[in-house]
Amino acid sequence: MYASAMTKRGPRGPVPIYQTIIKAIKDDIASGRLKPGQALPTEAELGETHGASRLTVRRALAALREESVIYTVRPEGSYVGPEDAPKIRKAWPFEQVAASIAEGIKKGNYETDEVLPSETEMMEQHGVAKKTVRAAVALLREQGWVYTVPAIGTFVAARDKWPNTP
Amino acid sequence: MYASAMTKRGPRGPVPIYQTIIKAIKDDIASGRLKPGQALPTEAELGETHGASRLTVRRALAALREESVIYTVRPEGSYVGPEDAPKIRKAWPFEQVAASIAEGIKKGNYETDEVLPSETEMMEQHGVAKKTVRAAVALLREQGWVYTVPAIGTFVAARDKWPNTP
DNA sequence: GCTCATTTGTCCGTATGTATC
DNA sequence: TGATACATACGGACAAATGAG
Repeated sequence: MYASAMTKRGPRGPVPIYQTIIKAIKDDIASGRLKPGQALPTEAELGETHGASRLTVRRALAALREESVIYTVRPEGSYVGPEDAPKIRKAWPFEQVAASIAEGIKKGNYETDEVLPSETEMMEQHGVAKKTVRAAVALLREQGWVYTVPAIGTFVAARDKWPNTP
Repeated sequence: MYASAMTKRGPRGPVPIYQTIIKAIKDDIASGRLKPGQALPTEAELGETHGASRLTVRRALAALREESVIYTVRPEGSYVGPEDAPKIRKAWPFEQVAASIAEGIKKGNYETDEVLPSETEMMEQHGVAKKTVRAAVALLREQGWVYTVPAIGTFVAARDKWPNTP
């Protein structure tokens, strides 16, 4: 037994910690616990689970990036590659609101070219700020669910404009 | 024969690497490639250019610090001494934006008490984030280039308030 | 428009273990 | 044995980007 066993700084074993982290993540991908497009835990979380500092985690992630196993979007986090896989992550509030509205459109709660509820109504309905509602509507417009006539309002788009949702 | 024969560790020649680095930096200063107040390359960069580890670079820098040839500001980097020399270093983005705006004021692009462009315009003009623009304006305010009327806007200060720029 | 929170990016300072000469 | 050198690892500080309120 050595004193160094108490407050060691260097490698804690025969295998460097950052290589252990690399292997752990690769294993998670191989076993399917992490799927392409899925978000990795944050660097801080990975550090906690492996008992390592953020620098050590970053070293592991840098190596995985180098190998194109993962990719990183600032400030969202890192995802399992390849980049074109649909992202699996905790949605932002504005994305949840958008999804909820899109769901309503798909279910037929609105007719084509029907005007959407007012911002105030949507704020109350979803319990979010006006800014969030606007971000959600902007996303729906991008995706083709709705169209906006300036100074008039936002309307449900025709069915053939909707995105394919498999 | 040992595998270690490939990746030798010890001194690579008659002169220790850290002394080579010390000499290289002193030569750069003597020849004028490095001027007082100027920022040295980062420790990692020096390590790459000299083919040495960061620790070896740090040993060289520590010796130079001991001799007061350089001084170090954490986390900015090391500068050629003495400390009271004006810093010549890679400016942060917000400092570059501030310098650019101050240049415009000095050149006479704005009249005294004229309002500055909006944050949005400045963001586009300099290709930076809103926060960066704000930091730049805050710096200009500190230096006396501009003054801000809350809820109204930021204006160019009178000439006698400007800092002396030698 | 302003402020806060979260997350990644990039530095410096320091300590330990190990290998070579 | 001691000087030199490298890899590993922890911690702290600050910048940048973006969503949310």
